[in-house]
Amino acid sequence: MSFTLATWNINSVRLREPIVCKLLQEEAPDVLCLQECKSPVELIPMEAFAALGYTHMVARGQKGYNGVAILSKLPIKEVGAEDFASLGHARHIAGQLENGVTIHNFYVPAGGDVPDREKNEKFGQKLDYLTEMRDWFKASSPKKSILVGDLNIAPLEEDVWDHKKLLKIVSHTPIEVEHFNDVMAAGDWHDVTRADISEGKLYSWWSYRAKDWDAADKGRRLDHVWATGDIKAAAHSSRVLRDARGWEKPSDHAPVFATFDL
DNA sequence: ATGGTCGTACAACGA
Repeated sequence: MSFTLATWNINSVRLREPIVCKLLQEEAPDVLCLQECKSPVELIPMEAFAALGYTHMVARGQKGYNGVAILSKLPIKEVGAEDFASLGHARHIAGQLENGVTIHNFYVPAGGDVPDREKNEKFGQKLDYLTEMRDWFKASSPKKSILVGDLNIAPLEEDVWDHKKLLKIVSHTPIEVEHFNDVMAAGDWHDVTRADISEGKLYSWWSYRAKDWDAADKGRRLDHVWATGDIKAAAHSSRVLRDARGWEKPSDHAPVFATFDL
């Protein structure tokens, strides 16, 4: 069995219903993981997605902020939703497909502007969130699992437009990358995207503030697809749909895809 | 060094 999965920070699922439908129609992933839905679950426009064949959904939501959802053509059952760092935020949902594969969908806290937990509570919350992810995966030893989402960290030099300029910018600081790598090691997670596309700059996010995001190309790879060691060899055909950043009323993130033969 | 743009929801706040 083969299935294609995509992850996309949509920055309001209700405002961007048209481009979610565009993606589902044109790219037709079997599973689409969304972050920053900014909507209570009951107000997610499920009927529009169901009409395109995405009749299954697991989700967590809250009014105005955060929110994660997994839309699927394949049956999926919810197998958990954690509140790491006890923030009371809708930042995680886990679902399981009928082939036994578990999908974790995460929206990790952005962490504010100042990379110092003494001066910026949000930065501390981000690090604490990652530490609790690490401990949770260490304790649960995930198998046959995929982890996707907006992790709000670009770990590699080639994941940002200028490594040296971004070393003190939240999302690319050494302490964040260390926490990121600790989560990976604790769960036996492997970076599917970089296994497929090992060379060169690769981004999934471009700020709204740039005059011309495409020409300036000051991007970061904040959105990730990971797999546990037992299924990492099944992954292939990773790509970032950069075009979607230029669609009508775009999200500031582009979708990241991977296919699994299992 | 600063300011630049979005979404939510109607004033800031978060990103």
